[in-house]
Amino acid sequence: MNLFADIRTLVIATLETMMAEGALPAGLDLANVAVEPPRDAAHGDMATNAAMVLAKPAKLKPRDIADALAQRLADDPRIVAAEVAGPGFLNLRLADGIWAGVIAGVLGDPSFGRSDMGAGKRVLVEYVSANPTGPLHVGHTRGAVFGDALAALLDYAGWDVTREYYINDGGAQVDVLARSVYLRYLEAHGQAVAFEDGTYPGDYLIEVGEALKAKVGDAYVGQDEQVWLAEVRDFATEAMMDLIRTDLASLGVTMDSFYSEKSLYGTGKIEAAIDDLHAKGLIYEGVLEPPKGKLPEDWEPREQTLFRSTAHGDDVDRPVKKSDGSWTYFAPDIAYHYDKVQRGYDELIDIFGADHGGYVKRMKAAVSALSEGQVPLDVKLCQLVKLFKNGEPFKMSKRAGTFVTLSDVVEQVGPDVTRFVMLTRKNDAPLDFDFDKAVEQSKDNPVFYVQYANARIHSVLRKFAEAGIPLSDEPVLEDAAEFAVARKLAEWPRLVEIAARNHEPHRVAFYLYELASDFHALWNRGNDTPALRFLQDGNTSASAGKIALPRAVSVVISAGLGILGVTPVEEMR
RNA sequence: GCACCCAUAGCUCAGCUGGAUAGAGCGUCGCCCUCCGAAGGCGAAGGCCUCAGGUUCGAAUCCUGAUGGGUGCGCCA
Repeated sequence: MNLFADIRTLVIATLETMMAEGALPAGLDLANVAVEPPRDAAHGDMATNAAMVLAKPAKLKPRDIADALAQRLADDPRIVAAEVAGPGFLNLRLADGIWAGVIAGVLGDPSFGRSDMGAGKRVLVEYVSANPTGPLHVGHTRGAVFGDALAALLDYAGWDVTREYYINDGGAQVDVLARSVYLRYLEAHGQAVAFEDGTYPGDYLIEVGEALKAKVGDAYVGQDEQVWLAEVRDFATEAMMDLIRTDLASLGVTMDSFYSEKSLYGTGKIEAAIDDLHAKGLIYEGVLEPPKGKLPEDWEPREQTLFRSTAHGDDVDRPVKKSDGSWTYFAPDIAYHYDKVQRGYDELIDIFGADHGGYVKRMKAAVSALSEGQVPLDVKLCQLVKLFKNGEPFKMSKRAGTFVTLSDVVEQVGPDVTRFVMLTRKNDAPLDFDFDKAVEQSKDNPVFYVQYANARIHSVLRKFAEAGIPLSDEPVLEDAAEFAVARKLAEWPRLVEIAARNHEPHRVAFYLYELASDFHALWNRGNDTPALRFLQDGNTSASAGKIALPRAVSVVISAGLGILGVTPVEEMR
């Protein structure tokens, strides 16, 4: 049930009738006809731009179309007024009964708000994908929350979603990890060790070194790197992935699959992907132009194997092999995305940190080439998170081993608050995360404000239960504040589709705040006007009519928080 | 030098595949409340949507250019 879609259907059908009857020229494209909430509630409940969109192709004046359309729409029982306004807007006012119907619809249909716009298309959302070299930090946390919420949103809107984590376990950084663990291993054997540049000094590796000792004893002590490197690398990577899985679980993030970069090496998968590009004439040997401006100090022209990414929208061609003939990091990424395409996904979404922005075009070029333009790739970049506590900014530095981790954040404010706050900005805007404000119980804190609305509703419901008042799905609406809430509820299915289409889960968080705000306003009216309270002392039937609206609010808040991965609370503590 | 992202109220930010008089919170100012339906309420002021062009019936939104900020730019991932 989507009221806006219903009314749009009515408008479209009416326009088609007008075309059939000759009131409008036949064959007009109605795709751009929209039915939206008006910016100003005084304009009515809904507005359509039909007359303005059609004026030019129909070669008629907007107001003439609007007048004719208004007359016909007014025949529909749902519409009590249709007024032409401004340059040709048609403002529609709906019958009061419509809004009661919305409430009844929410209560009667647990899937209210779900959409089939995804039409079951298979989409792969890749997120987090942090190097398996240490615990997740706040930056990863934002990516994890964003990706998880986006995945849930797309699921809610009718896509078949797979959540995947790409393990960068094939590059040089896992060798560094192995050497760092080896140092901790020696340390566990009582040796004094020094962590030089290019190793990870973080404490989290101490127990990994001890675990390694427990496993292999002193077998690697004093041994050459070639003896132990491969084994220690596997051991350490596994330990780090356990750590990362634990971190993700503490946030409530569960992946459907983990995809190993290493599995691409020595299995012919990289070769197969590059061969595919080669067959398309997109691989060649060549020398890249040096970047303009600031030149790398050791720049010298070298012949490399290049991917002609410029044929698919990139700015320069990109190397897939280093000058020594080994693969660049780009090659396994191509192979990984080739694999995604071959697994049959209809759409791909990658979620990166903003520092990977320069990587987007070549990745899109690769997917475009590999799928012959059939599979869209959307790359969402998550901007930096700045942490604050007591007004003091927190710094993070992975190299120094003093970064603020995901578990630091989750332990302090909990997974629900972490997740909600991470979604109170759109992904491409930087986010300030203030520990103190995040847990503050006041209306200035959006997390609290939304949760509190739900808690208030459940508080009343508990009183209903105590008083033995039966619930009814038939609401009685009378006050403007009640209609405002009902209108906001009616927007929910539309909001879901807008958010899903744009891959912007933050819109859900903002919507929930607005819904909570309208609800609190109604609640406050109950302070001055007891007749607007949900629980009407001694009047069971009136109470039953009043409680339907807040129950519907709770349904939508719970659904919305569910998409964000936040647990709706039933009481504040 | 080039690419990408960003620029909206004093501050932090929303703003719908282009729509009407651009919104919210904080802060400021005014009024009310001190009743556990508690963790305040109501209202007001506050804007050249960075700037200049363009497309359009209509632009914060799309295009071009400029300015300011962020990120990145072969042999790190």
